[in-house]
Amino acid sequence: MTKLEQRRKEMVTSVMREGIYEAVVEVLTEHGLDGLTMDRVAAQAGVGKASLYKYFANKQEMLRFVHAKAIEPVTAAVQTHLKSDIPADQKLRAILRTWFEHLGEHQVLFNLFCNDFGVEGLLKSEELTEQERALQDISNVLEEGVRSSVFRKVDTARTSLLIFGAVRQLVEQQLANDETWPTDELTEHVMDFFSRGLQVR
Amino acid sequence: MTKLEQRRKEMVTSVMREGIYEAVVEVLTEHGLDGLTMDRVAAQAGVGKASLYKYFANKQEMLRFVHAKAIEPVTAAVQTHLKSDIPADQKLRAILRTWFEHLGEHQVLFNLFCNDFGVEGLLKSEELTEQERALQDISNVLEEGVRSSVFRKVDTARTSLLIFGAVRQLVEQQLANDETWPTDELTEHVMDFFSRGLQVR
Amino acid sequence: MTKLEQRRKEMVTSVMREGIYEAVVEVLTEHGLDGLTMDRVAAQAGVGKASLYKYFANKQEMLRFVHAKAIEPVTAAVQTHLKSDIPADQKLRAILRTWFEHLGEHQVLFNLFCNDFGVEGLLKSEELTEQERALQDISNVLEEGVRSSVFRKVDTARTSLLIFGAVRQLVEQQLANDETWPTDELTEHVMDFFSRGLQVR
Amino acid sequence: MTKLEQRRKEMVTSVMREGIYEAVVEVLTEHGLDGLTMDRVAAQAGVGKASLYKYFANKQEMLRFVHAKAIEPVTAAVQTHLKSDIPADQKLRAILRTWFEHLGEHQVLFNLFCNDFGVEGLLKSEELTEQERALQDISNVLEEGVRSSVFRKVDTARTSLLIFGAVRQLVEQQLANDETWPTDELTEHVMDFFSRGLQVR
DNA sequence: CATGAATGAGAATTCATTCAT
DNA sequence: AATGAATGAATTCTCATTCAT
Repeated sequence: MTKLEQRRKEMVTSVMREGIYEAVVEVLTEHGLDGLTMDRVAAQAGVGKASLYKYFANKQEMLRFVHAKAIEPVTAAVQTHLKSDIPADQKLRAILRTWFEHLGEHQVLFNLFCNDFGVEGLLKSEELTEQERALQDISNVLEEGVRSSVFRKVDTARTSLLIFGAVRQLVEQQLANDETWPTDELTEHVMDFFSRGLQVR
Repeated sequence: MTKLEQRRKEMVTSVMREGIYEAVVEVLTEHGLDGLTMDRVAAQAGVGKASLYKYFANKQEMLRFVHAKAIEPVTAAVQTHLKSDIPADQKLRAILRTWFEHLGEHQVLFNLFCNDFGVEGLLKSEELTEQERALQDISNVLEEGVRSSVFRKVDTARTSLLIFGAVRQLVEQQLANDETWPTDELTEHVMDFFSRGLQVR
Repeated sequence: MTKLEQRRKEMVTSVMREGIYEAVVEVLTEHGLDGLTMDRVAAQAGVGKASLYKYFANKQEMLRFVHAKAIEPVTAAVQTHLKSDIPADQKLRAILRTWFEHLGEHQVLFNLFCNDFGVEGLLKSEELTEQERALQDISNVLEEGVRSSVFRKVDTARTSLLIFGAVRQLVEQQLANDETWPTDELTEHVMDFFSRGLQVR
Repeated sequence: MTKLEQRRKEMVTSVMREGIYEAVVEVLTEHGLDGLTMDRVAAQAGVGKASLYKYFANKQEMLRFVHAKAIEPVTAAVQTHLKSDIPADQKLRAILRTWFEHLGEHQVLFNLFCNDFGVEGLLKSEELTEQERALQDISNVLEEGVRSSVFRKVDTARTSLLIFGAVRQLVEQQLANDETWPTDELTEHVMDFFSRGLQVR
């Protein structure tokens, strides 16, 4: 009984948090990060303002949850690719495609993902920023590629910055212009560019 | 007389606006974007708070001015390079170096430059974002390079996004970690990478 | 049956109210008067928050009950002494000792007892404050003492104020400094002072 | 000019703070410490709520000011008596009279004076509570009196507690009942009692 | 019947903007 | 013409009380 009740409670909590999550996304989309007030979130979620505080200790915790939830599927997919047994260049391609796929969907989430800038103080300083994690993922793939001679010898740290930055910019661009480019084509384009550079021939 | 008075007024206005500009930069540096209150700006500038409204219609206008002014020298330098009579790859190199030089100096200005995100609503949507201008500059150089066979045939629009994003990320990284990498080395490294890509050989 | 049920209900009510009483004391001790929220009381008592309202009309009523219950044993003991068949000075001594004994135990209860200030609006204005009852008790003893020539002729009303105030202060002092002075010594000291005053000789 | 302006500003500030002080007293009188909201103070003072924060950093600072201002004249008068060149018993009498005079005026201020309890966190912990200062003052007088054989040998620390507590109670009583007893008579009565105690003869 | 979820009413605090001097 | 004082409108967060299950 107690167990059942507890499970039910967890379910309810979970459902509420998801509802709030969606409300936050909605408000973020409509009013931007600065316009994200607890009042608006409550209104959007269709609950009293005080109720938000039943599910999150404070605004920051709420944002942390949203951030985590938004990022989760991307991170998971990327980790899967990382562990798979394919050549480094295929891994890189897979990761890029994952990003383009997921990030292209929600402008808001993308901003949360990349511009940890605007969300300064959002994350517990101990934990890795999503950006940092992403950078490390690429870095690892690059190193693997260099070791296996799939890539030439490059400064993996900096190169991962270059790649991440490029992807970020492409996604931002799409969102800014409200366009959606075909994921595959995008992936190939980027892979092609990073493979061959600008060099003639 | 009327003319003279008008000119004097313009001078005064101009001087005041510059003073305010510096105050804003100072406050931004010290307290961040969230800590940028009109009170602090006025105090830093050494003028009355109400006076700020003599020179700018409101906070947003003030920020627009600061943004424009911060970007100005970079834009100017880049324009010079663009018009100079050197091969496209040299132009690209020159532009990159300019960015690394200027953007590396002030974190604050950099953020204003790139993260129009955090300053959403800052810019009149009609006018070109600095980012857009920068992208167009690169795009032009790329086109020129393709035409003159200095670069292989690439999608110049997208490639300029790639390049811009990469540079942006590098600068952000430096700032986030409070490091400063040698401009020349950085430029060469990036140029090298963009030229040859990851391809073995 | 109806009678039985009613009696059972009364029992249950009584037990619950005592449980809540203890919870309140616990919360008061741990979080102070400002930290006394219905949530905490419910949690501490191990009942649902709404249940509190089954046993008390509202927070104020609950506090009234706590107050009364906290005072009860002191009052009872004092009444016993009052009725006993000993000289007035012995009675006074006995009352003082009772106070020192009981009040010294729980800071929280003491505050409820004396500082009706902080709990303004707590007590129905009609009913006698505990303080008033105490004052009257002393006053009675003093009168008795004066009548029986154990004490000199004094203004009993005012003198009881003096005595009560002194005791109160002594107890407060102990609590404020987290000290505990021996009850006996304390009693004797006060009795001594009030008996002989400051007069030399 | 600057000096003049500064002086004017100080005057204005001072006047405003006094106005706010009176508003606070008014609100305290009417609604008690719990009912003391910034809203009410602002309304009572006839200024906007935000203005309060121009004159006090926060509610606590405001209360500190009120406390200090309320206490100031009493403290000053007492210090004068302490330094004067009269026998200890006269000093004690003078101090008591001062208290009765000043404290009898405003219930609210009296509570601030004595019940530092309810105002926990109000005072910077470093500084002496008014109560502590008062206690020390009496203690000093008692010691002086004992040294000069004006008083018999008593435990000055505890005796000062007794005396202070007694006075406090008397004042509280008056206020609770909205009475005002003649200061002189009150003083004499208390002094008489403290001198001779309850002892017959 | 017991209860936890929900919330309205309010609390302190902040800040861009206006205006009287 | 310059300015500091004033403030309305928000913002985050809290809690006694109610009500549907």
